[in-house]
Amino acid sequence: MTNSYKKSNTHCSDCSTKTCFVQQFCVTTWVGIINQSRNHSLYKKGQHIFREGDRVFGLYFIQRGKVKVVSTGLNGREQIVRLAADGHILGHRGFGSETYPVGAVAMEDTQVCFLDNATLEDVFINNPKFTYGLMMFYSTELRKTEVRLRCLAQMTLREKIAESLLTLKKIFGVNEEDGTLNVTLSRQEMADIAGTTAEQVTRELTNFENELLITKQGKKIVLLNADGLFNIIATHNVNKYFAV
Amino acid sequence: MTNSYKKSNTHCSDCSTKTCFVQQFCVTTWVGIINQSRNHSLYKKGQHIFREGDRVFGLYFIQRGKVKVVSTGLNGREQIVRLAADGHILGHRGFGSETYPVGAVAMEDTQVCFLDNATLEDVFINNPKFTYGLMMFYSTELRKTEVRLRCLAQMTLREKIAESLLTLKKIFGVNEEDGTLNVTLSRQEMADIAGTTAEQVTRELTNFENELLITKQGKKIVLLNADGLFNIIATHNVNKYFAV
DNA sequence: ATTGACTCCTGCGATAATGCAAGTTTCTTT
DNA sequence: AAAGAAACTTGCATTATCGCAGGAGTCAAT
Repeated sequence: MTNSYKKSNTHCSDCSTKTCFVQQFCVTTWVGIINQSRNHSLYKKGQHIFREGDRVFGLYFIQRGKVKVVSTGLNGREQIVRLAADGHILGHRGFGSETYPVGAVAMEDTQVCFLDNATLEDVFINNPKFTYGLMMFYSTELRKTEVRLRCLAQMTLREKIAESLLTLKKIFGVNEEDGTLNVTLSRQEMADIAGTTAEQVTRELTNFENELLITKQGKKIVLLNADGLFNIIATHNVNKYFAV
Repeated sequence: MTNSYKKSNTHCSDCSTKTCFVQQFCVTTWVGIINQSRNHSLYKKGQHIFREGDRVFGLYFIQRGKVKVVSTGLNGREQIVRLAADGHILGHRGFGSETYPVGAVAMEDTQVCFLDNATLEDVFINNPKFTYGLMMFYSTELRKTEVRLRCLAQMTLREKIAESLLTLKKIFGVNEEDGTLNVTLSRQEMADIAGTTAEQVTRELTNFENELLITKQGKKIVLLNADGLFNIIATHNVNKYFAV
């Protein structure tokens, strides 16, 4: 937990993460101010960025990396409620309240920027577009979460796992050359997304492989036929969610 | 769909719904402006306020009533993704996008106020606290939806139905005198909340009745022992969600 | 009061999903 | 390269949930 916070070499205005809210929604002078105030930090794979129950001191911005947002339930069983990549925001859930209701864990080495509450207050006041952008972000996340809620409630196991694979493709993308998913996760993590058990994930991935929908290359997964996977869930009215 | 929009007799500043965002977050002069711009309208029980796929023209504020927000899936099966009462906001999901990804249906006769996009733009610019308040609203909704997501993914049938009953109590409250839930819904609607079938709801409510946790008075449900219901789901770390 | 429509209740067989356990592969460390 | 640990796979028995179908109760209109 003794994480070495430090200034990044890069100035916010030179940051390569163009989807960062700071660059997108803040006026020029404020990009400079924020650059001064922010803390930059690196989290190793598997490391917690924050835990459920931690006090909320501000907002995290993912500069580069992959993060899972988890909610822990019965007997420590985890549910992944969101996946986040470059430019996404973390920690907003607890924002304004006292403690985080969810935890965030780096799925690979991840660089994040942190803005404390005091700075944020100033940013909100002086950059209305930032507040507006954040509101839109929440609205979109809410919409997506509601669709996922229905998926988990109504889909069969097979459908949930197909849906998870497509979600992973959408968020992290696939390698242009060989079609492998740009993310590596354990069977248990896939189960934590789909809301099932690791054994079931194995079974269904084997089925998908036999149906030539995917290939398993060790831990890497290749989506051979994304349209075929989508057909599995097409009757569930998830089109809007995936059509972007 | 030919709903008779009309001005309400009440001025916004005299409105009894004190939790309305307009009264809470807008400066005095703007309460007047909004009062001029808004449309007021009544929806009968069962009537759609908007449907999935409708164009988004603005935001709805519930003045008085009860509304279910539904997402329709396989074979028209519905999932209730949110329940809303007095002072709550509707239609925000699609806000900024083109069409509503969910529908909203009045569960009883419901009065709503409507603000169109053009007016909202002005409100956002001139009432930063309104934008901020809306952002917080989304943030809170998102948090709640995430917890519900985990509940639907991890809980047993019995637990989901106990959770649904407690959610209903929290949102709509209970009659002080006899403890009946301040809302009447069909078995199917309860199933649409819990993510199961009407038969299972019946079975489990019968179990709860035998265990003296509830009583069924026709369509009305009396929560005899809310603590007992909570015990059923206590191991799922939902405390924060219900402790308000 | 009688009818009809609707919702609710309940038993039962079919199906889906789970958990365990043993075997296999893969990865890591030395 | 070998050993050990961890993750993955697979079969099987158990359990949970579903869906149908028939009966019972409720409500409203005549």
